[in-house]
Amino acid sequence: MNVLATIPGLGSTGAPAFDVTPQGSDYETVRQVIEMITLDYRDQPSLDTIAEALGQSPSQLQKLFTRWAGLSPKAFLQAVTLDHAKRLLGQEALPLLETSYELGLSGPGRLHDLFVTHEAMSPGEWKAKGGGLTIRYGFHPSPFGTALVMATDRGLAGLAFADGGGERDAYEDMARRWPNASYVEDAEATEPYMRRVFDRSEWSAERPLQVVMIGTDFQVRVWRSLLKIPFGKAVTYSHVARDIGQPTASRAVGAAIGANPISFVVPCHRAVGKSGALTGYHWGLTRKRAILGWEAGTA
DNA sequence: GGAATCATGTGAT
DNA sequence: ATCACATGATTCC
Repeated sequence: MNVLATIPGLGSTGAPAFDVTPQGSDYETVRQVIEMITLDYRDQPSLDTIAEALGQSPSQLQKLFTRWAGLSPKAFLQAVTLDHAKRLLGQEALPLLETSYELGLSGPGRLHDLFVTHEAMSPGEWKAKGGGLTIRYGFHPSPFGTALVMATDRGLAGLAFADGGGERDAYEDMARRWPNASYVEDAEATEPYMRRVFDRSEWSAERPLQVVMIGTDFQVRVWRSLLKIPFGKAVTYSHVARDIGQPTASRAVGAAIGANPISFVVPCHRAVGKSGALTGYHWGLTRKRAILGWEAGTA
């Protein structure tokens, strides 16, 4: 598996091969703040304490965080708390799931927030493990750290995250899923996806995002169900299990959600445990909190 | 409130 | 076959 040696832009020189926008570089700070206020929330670290630990002035940090999240650090913490997650689950989420289900999902799906037309691989194509597929990829700054975007000519196929220096790991993680595909670095081809995915003003029903889901039948069913969860809301793993008609498969659903290759677009971060606890996230629980909190502040 | 324990469906080896 | 899980419910402290 020495394919990695041939990949430009993944060198270990440390210099990122992309422009870092102000928004992109903010995330590293935000991530540390979130980590501190949630890791031991018992201690209830004050803004001053956090600012000191990060070597920044409290007011500057406050401003940066609020600009990023739309929420003060304190309000953010509240939004990512157990109680709030439970409230998200409570009333609206389930009915919405059911009504969406009635709309049917054959053909171009009219879905919530980010409008997506999705296409699943045939079983044959899945067995080929990406064989015959050309996947273009590129790294781009995003509000949640460096994003790795992968696309075929049929649409967006993968979206992964990497924190400082983790680009190579993110690439390996993704490439392992479709080992027989051929990979071409082409940030120019992936950049348009990037712009549309993270800019809500670009989300429109007339111009849905083209997405191709490469997975088993079961996984695709689970991922489709996730697409129906509205922005800023959350459901439990057992909700999803019920939605796909296998009410006892909540654990299997968890596994399938964990395998979702198109994070953020397929909102796997909106699935939480029945208790309201954020049970897990492939790209780190802190990022799940960040995305959920960001949605709470942006909704 | 936990900690321990069980039933459980999928996917990888 | 067997195992690891981003689960959930139950049953003990």
